[in-house]
Amino acid sequence: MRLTTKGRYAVTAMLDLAFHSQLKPVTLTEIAARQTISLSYLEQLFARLRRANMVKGVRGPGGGYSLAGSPDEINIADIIAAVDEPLDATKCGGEANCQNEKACLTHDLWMGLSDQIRDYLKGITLAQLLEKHRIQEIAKRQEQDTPQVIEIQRHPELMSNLNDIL
Amino acid sequence: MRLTTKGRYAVTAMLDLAFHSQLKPVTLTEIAARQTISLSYLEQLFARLRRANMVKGVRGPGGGYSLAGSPDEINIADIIAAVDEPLDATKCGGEANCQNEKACLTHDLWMGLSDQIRDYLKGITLAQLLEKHRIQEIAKRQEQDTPQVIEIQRHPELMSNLNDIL
DNA sequence: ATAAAAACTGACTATTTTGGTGGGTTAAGT
DNA sequence: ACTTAACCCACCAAAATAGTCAGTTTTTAT
Repeated sequence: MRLTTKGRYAVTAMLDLAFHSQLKPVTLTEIAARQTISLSYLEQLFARLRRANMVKGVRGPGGGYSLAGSPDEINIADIIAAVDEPLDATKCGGEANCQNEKACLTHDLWMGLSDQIRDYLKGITLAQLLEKHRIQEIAKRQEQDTPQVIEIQRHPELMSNLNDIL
Repeated sequence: MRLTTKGRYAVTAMLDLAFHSQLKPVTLTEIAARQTISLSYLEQLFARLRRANMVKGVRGPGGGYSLAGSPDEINIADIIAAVDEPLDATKCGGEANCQNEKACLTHDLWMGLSDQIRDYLKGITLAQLLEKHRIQEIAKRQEQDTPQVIEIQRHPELMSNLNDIL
C-alpha cells in the first residue's frame, strides 16, 4: 500500500461524488471546480476508477459519474489501489530462494506494516467518512457557542494487530 | 504521512544499522552491499537521518554510522518523516478562512487517516522489528535438521562475513 | 435534425521525486 | 604520510505525478 497525493486526490474525488451524486450524476467539471483538481487529471483517475468498477459514467448532457455501489460498500483501500499501479512489491521476485536473505526479511517486515495499513483502510468506507463529514458540518454550524473538537475515531484494533506482525 | 519506497529504504537501512552497529560503527558501504542500495543514495538518506538526530557519524578509518539512541526509542514514523520532505499539507494554506470549505473538510478527513497511520507507525520501534527478526532467524535455524555450530570468536573478519550471509 | 454537453481517448508536456554518478573536502586512525 | 571513511556538492536519468490539448463518441435538449 502506497500513500501519495494521487491516492488522496482519488479519495477526495470519490468523497465528493458520494456526497453529490445521490440524485443525479456529477460531472468531472464540477468536481474539478470544487476540489481544485485539474479536469484532465480527474479524467485519468476516473478512467482507472471506472475500470476498477467503482464508478459508472453516464454520457451526454445531464450525465456525469456516480458511484457503482453504495457508499458503505466502498472502502478507502480499494480506491487507492485502483489509482496506484500494483507496485510489484517483491525485490526478490517472490521466488523461494532469494540471494539476499536479509533484504528479504526486512522486506517482509515492511510488507507486514503495509498490510496492516491496508487492512486498516479497508475498514473505512465512504459512508463512514460522509458521516464524519456531516458531523463536522453540524459542528461548524454550532461553532460560535461551543468550540467543538471533533475526536477522530481511534482504532485500537490497529494497535492490537501489532501482535500479528511482531 | 507518505508511504513510498524511499521510506522503506530508510527503514531497511536503519534496521541494518540497529542490527550491526552494536559494537562498532557500520559503514554505508557495508549497508549498501547488504541491502543493495546505492552508496550515494544512502548518503543522501543518512544526511537527513543525521540532521534529524537519529544516527551519528564517525569519520575516519573504523568509522561509520551508529544509532543516535537506543533501538527501543527509535520508531518507524520518525524514520520515514526524517527522509520525506514535510509535505506542505494544507492546500488551503492553514489560514483560518479558506475559500473552499469542502476541500478543506475532505482534506481534514485525509489528514485524520494520515494521523492514524502515523500514530500506528510511531508505536513500532526498531527494537520490536529486531526482535521479530531474531525470532524469524531462530525459526529458520530450527527448520534445519543439523544445527550448525560455528567458531567465530577469534576471527572477527569471519564473523563479519557471516553477517553478510546472515 | 441539430446543437450542445458530457464521457471517453490518446498524445504530448512540465514538474517533481526517485535513485544514482562523480568529484571533491575534511576528520581520524595506522 | 597515507588511508579510510564521513561529508558535501553539482549534476544526471528515469520514473511518477500533474496537467494540457485536441479530438471522438454518446446522449439529451432544443
